[in-house]
Amino acid sequence: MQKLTASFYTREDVVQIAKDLLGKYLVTRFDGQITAGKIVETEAYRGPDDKACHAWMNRRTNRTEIMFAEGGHAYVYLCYGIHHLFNIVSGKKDMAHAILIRAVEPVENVELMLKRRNLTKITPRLTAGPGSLTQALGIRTEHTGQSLVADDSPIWLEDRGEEVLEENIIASPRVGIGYAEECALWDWRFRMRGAKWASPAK
DNA sequence: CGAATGATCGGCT
DNA sequence: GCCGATCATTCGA
Repeated sequence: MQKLTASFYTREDVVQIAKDLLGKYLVTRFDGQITAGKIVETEAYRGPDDKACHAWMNRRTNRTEIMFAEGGHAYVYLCYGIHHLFNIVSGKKDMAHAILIRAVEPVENVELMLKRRNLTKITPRLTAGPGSLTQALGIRTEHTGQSLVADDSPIWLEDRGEEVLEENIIASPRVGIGYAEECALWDWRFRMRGAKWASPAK
């Protein structure tokens, strides 16, 4: 078990990082309670030339400011008023790249995840979908800007030695970003082949 | 200051 | 499968 360090996040190729994140573990510790899930679906957003990215054309506001930080920070965005979407800021300082975590597989402390989601049975709804997994893991907008690499950080990622082969990665177009025109066609959404916990394929 | 806009989910049919 | 909820952030007046 190895916590991912800054050098993992600060690489230039955000698409490659998005692929590398598959099979890694997302872990949170709030109030001494640990919950963890295996990442099975990600989506890449590349700041300068991606219309779907909030920081497209280096549009810099208070909200997107965190995306310009060095890789290894959390960017939590509230969507549709209800859903907390967890992104990992990547790239070097002033490179507004980010990766959206779309789905995880529940691994540790499933009981607490169920409680947080107000569910009694384990269903794919527990952690499939970007808004669901953040609720299950207890991530909220107030965690935006959190470091994922600091020693005392409540949110971090682990490599547990599971290698994901290129042939087991499925690339597909991103969804929900029709306004981004031609950029919506880029195959920057990645999921693990056969992952039951990924949100359903379109 | 007010209106428009989403990187979605879950319940109901 | 479809439809409605719901609110921070942004931008224009």
